[in-house]
Amino acid sequence: MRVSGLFLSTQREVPADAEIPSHQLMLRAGLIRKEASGIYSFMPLGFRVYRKVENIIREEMDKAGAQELIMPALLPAEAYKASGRWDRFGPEMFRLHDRGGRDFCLGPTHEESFTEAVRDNIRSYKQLPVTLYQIQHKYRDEKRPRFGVMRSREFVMKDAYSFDCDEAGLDKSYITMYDAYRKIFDRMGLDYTVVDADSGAMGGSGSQEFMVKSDVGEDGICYCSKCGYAANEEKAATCAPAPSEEEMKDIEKILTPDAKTIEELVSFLGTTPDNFVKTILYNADGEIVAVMVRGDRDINETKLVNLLAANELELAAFDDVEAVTGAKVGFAGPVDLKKKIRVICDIEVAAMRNFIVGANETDYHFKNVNIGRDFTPDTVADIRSAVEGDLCPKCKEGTMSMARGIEVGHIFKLGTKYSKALGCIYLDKEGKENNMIMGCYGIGVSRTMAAVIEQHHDDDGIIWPEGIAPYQVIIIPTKTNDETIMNLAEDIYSKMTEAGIEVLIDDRNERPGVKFKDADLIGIPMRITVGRAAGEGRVEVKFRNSSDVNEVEASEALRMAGI
RNA sequence: CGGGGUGUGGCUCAGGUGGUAGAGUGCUUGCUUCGGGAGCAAGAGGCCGCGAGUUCGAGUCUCGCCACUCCGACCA
Repeated sequence: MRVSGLFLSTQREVPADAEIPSHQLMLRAGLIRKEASGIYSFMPLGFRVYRKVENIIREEMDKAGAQELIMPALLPAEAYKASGRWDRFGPEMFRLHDRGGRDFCLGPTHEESFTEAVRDNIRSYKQLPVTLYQIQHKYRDEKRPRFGVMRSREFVMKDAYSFDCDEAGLDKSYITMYDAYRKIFDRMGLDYTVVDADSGAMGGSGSQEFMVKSDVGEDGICYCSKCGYAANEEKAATCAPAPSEEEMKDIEKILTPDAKTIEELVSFLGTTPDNFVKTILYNADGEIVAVMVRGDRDINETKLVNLLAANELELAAFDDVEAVTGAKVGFAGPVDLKKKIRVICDIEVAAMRNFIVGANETDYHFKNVNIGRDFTPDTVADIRSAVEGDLCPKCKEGTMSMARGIEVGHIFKLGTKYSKALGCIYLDKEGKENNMIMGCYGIGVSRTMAAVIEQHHDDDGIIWPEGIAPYQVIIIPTKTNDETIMNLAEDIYSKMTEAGIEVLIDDRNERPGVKFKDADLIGIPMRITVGRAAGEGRVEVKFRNSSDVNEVEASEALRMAGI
């Protein structure tokens, strides 16, 4: 392709509404174009990268035995109503009507469609297992689209679904997908971590996320460098510490006027936050529960939702807090609650002695409170968020570190949630009906592109890994009015084109500096400059990921490009 | 959903106290240049987000709306 004819416009200035490097560079390099918040077009150069990513995924999925098909993006409501997700999705789903007033949506994910397709076409255990996938646009009306294609409302996703006879079959399908995912992300040159993820209200026996390490990632990762355990921070377990050996002291009510927060109490009492236990009241599907964690800890709401099996969880309203405790907000505690409610206590608190809690009386706290003597929790469980420095819950030796990550893939053991809801059954050897056991596996295609750029760029622009670069080589003749230069450049160009190499020739009548800047910005891996030494048949070769420049014979440059 | 910010040529932005718009960059043309975004000169390009209102007169003031964006909350 000749750059003079390429539909591309690069920008020198950083676009005002882009915050992170990948978003800025995708706009500056002319890969994408914003149509509306969270909605982007892919321009020719960007679309080439997009297709490379797609093809790597396609190749590895096919090798893993998955079969590609394509579902409509415009979907009738029936299956979503049957699975319960028509309501559960809420405003995040784009909804519309046809002229007859029937409900439709733009598919936010396709469990229902795949389950129905398999239900209607497979009857026997002999036809299982099967894994199907598609690469297709998804629609989610995100509350807050962000960072260009990183979190957008229309995005491209590869979604796969496996159907097995039993759990053992699911495990096998799951591992096959896990292995395929590793190959996919390896081929794209990504530095990533596989973490345990929350399986959420969907239940199921397991879920893992593929996280690309990046400071701009929206997810937190906890990992142990000793044993390799890694988990999403919302999932990461914490250890129960050894019980305190301290002698129990007598409980004491203390006046703490206006000290509603831990900070205020700490400065008032001149002690440290880890001597406190805070009691937070939640409303879980209408039930008020008390949740206790150490004063310097945060409650992990994901763990709490799972523990309570709640559909909706939110902080209790102030009125509810006052009704339950008989005191103003800020003085809640587990001792002598006015209204008996469930008390859930973190495992760390269960090991403490002589701690400070609210007294359920405005302006008062209790000190030297002890479990068993002063109150008894209904449940003791791991409900706090893990933090940097925690003991590893797996090896119990290493300490946990924290990092940020971009979730580019998610694999999930679904079990029978959808097969039950939609009647996806098969007949086993005995002729008995069983629900199929499902798994689902997603990769964000457009998000992966952005993640690659986050990990592969410098001040001058993108540094595409070879496997997904839009073109492998760019030839830069420094002067377009110099016959010697142009003849040699054109000669290399035609040889490479014939050899099937994806090559650009920057034949624009621009100064060399402009061409170098653009080549760096769009990130072409190999650059061949044809200039001063063209008379001797020599050219300069430079790779985008290195600062070395080598002058070589033109034939050598061809060889280096793989001819 | 709560709180903040911003809407002015393609892009980045400037436009005290009201008087119908500027710069840089990009684009076109010419000349001089030509190895890391050249210089000079001449051009083209703007319902100043939309709608009301105040005013003789609104990019500027008032009200409403919309869009974009940031922080938080939320998120299979």
